[in-house]
Amino acid sequence: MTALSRRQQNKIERERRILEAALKVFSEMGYSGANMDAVALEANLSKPTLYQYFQSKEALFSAMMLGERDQMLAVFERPSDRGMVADLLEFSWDYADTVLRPDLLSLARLIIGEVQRFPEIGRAYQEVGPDRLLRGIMDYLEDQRRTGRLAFDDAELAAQDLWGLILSAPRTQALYMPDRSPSRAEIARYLNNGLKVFLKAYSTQPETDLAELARLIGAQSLNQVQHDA
Amino acid sequence: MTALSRRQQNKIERERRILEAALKVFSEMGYSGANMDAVALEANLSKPTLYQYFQSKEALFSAMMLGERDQMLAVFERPSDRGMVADLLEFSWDYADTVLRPDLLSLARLIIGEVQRFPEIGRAYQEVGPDRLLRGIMDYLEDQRRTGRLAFDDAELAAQDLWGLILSAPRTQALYMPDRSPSRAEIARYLNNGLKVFLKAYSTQPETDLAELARLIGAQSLNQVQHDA
DNA sequence: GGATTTCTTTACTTGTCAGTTAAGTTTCCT
DNA sequence: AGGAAACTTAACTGACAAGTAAAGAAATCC
Repeated sequence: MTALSRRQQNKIERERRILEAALKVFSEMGYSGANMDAVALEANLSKPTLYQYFQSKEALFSAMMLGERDQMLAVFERPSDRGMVADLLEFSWDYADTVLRPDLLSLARLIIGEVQRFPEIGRAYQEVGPDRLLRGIMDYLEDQRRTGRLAFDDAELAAQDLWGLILSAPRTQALYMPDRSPSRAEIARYLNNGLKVFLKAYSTQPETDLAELARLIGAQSLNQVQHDA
Repeated sequence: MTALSRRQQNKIERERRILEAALKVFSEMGYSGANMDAVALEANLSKPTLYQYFQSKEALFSAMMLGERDQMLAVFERPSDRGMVADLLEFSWDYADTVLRPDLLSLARLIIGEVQRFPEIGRAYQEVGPDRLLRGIMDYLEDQRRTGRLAFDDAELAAQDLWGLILSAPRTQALYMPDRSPSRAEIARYLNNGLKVFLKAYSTQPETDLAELARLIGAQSLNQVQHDA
């Protein structure tokens, strides 16, 4: 049932390759620093062909950015239900693994670096990245409040706190120092501590939840050791 | 006692103007996007003169960045002693006012955007910005622990938490959206909440300190109203 | 298998920008 | 005042990059 001719398939595949190449080149060099020959080379095609797909450098840049943005919409669907603490821990790791991925960090650097020239792009990403994520966290935290496991007035602030506690430090560091990307152990350190503080401040049963967290962390690092062995 | 001739003064003044112009132009356009004619124009001098002061675009860029870095060393000396909660509140506002200044945000965007091309610069700023600040916070928190007002195992993590709680959200937002720079009221919202959570998690007398915080915030917003009237 | 679309190669135009040169002008020192 | 240092103007070189043109080669469709 592929209603697509070979020609159309090729077109789609080529466009995908161009956008992929554009992401790589623009991420590495910035918008002004990048050149279209490099994109064409990276995409394994000629410059005239490239210009048949995208009318200009700016058009390519915008298309690439919006495409990447739409891919982000796919990530971050709400997780399982193995208890709040386990959920939070799992979620934190998912988020860390995403947000610290080298390609997404490069993209973030590109956006931040070009945001004065392309302000719409900054907003577009704020909406689908941070804002959407925050919504997800807020919804989850609200649920936990309704069942009496958390206590807070302002769900948005609580969600911001969670994010700030677990990932602001390693992410900021990674943004400024692409070479020193934090190890699993470092991430675990920030993450475990962040959750601890979050539970201390927001849980209705801090002792129980902290004990649970400690148990889960212990089990995890045990797993880690087994894997390493 | 000005041992400086007119000529030397002019030279210094001109260099200052060039560096200032460079900061503005590079911040707005990025390294590749900026051009030396624009810098010369902004500094009110001719391009050949510009090249007499700096041998190349890259040399100018580096000199400017290092100069800005050294200026940052001046900020952030340890504050008064009107009680821990008051200190933390004062410190938080100082830090917010600095870190959210438009020119420093532009600089941060520039660094992040160019860090793949100039990795040394990212490290240089990490050292004098975040790292030095963190040290300052750590030292202060350690003092408070010694006098029994705070409790924690790891001072570095505690300091990271404080920073993550009070400023990660508004700063991230400001980085991505230069036009939507947060209002005093928004900053206050993040900041007051962040301190609340920090004290809940780390204070040895949470109730007392939270009451003190509420009192100080109340006094502050009263002042605000008086100022507005 | 032949016509058609699409891609490639190569070379070109045009504009921009880093960096320079040279001749003339201003500023400063003594 | 007079000479040296520094600055300006204006034009230039060379490189690089955005975007285009034309002619041929390859894939694709019928």
